[in-house]
Amino acid sequence: MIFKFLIIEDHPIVAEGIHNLLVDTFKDSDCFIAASGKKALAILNGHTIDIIMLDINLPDCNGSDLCVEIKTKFPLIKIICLSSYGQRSYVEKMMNAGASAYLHKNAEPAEIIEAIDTVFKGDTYYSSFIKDVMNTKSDSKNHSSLPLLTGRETQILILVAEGLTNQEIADKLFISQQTAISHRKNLLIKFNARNTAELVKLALQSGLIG
Amino acid sequence: MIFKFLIIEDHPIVAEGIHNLLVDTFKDSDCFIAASGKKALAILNGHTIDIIMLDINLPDCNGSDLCVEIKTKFPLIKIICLSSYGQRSYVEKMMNAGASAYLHKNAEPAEIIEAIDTVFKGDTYYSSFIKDVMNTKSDSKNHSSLPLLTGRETQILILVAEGLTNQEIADKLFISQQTAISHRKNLLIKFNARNTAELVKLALQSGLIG
DNA sequence: TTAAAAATCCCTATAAATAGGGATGTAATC
DNA sequence: GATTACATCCCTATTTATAGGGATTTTTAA
Repeated sequence: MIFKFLIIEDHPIVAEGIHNLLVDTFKDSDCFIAASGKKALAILNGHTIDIIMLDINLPDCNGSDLCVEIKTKFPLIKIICLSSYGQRSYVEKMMNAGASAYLHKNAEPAEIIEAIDTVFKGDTYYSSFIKDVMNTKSDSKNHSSLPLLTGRETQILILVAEGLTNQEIADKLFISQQTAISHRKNLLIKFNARNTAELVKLALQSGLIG
Repeated sequence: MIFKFLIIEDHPIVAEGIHNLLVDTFKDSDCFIAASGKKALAILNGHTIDIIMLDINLPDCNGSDLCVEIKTKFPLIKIICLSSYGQRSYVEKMMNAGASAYLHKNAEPAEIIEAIDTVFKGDTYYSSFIKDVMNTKSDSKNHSSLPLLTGRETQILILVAEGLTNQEIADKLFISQQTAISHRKNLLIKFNARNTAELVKLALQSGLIG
């Protein structure tokens, strides 16, 4: 099989590892490497790419946004996500953004090849590690099912994580302290958190805030 | 130059990338790969190794402890650390543990080769990214200089992030509530955080807790 | 062995968060 | 026109965290 690959990955060593694996396995394939989202888009505009290996943690952009952008402009390209993070929320976010596979970075080479074959056929693929994560029954404490926040709640959550008190949040948003307290109560309920500490942890771990 | 390398790295792709770089650059060198600290020690007991490329985030053990153990048993081996984390505290911990170089995982291949040449001569080496971090004046908010926590503090920080109150932490660790409060005060000071929310955020963002 | 560092404990107060209620206006959706 | 979601606001009371001190013992390292 001959493909045109694009590896979007800012770690040269990792890019090199994937590159070698791809050219060793799929002889005569082309394999481009981009260290940033910007460079990736430049390459995509100049070359016809079949499959993208996308590191979702890039320095210059957000993985899911880049994924959406690529799939909008080049809907035929298959995108395989590579990530150090295996949280369900990340996986869901990327798959919703149009990715065809999600691999954990500790995946074996054989899994990567299998993923490529699978997405080429039009199917989706998850590495075994990720499948384990996805199959874990959601209980309130494992961050697998994320609460849906309103705009205001997200706003307040960010300020809470920055260490602002209810009064400070109120002043900043020109609302009363009572309102800030109410939103915070709702956040605790939605996340099923015992207190602010757990709330911030869950919010960060789930990727709902940076 | 011919070396005997040992790559201690649990991500096959990364290990593969380093492996290729090493055997391409140092022809006829031997290059072993161990995916865990345990396997690494097994290889070290059976082979004479010159240089170790050590990923400090291993599944089965702590990077600095492994480093100390290796340097104790095999003092002649040069250890080059590879890490995704560039925080000053990590770097200092590893260098104190006997490492000869500290490279960030986004280091260019040329830097890795330079590091090998340098440690072979008996000198220490830091990748440019790390040098920037080390030269950055520590200001409390930029995470480049992370507080160095004691074991007990880390333990308490984890429990705080899980939403436990001082009393609950005290009960869990069989200490008085006052002690838990004291540790927490010190955590706030070390992180320069205004309150628990910011503390948890900074701790998670810096990777000091998961 | 001696000095630091870490872990332990205590005090007084104040500030802030949490728990449990409930209420109102507005905008969008059906 | 009714319903629903959202954002806003208020009350009382309790629990927890924080700020400012300080002190003792055990461990570790020089």
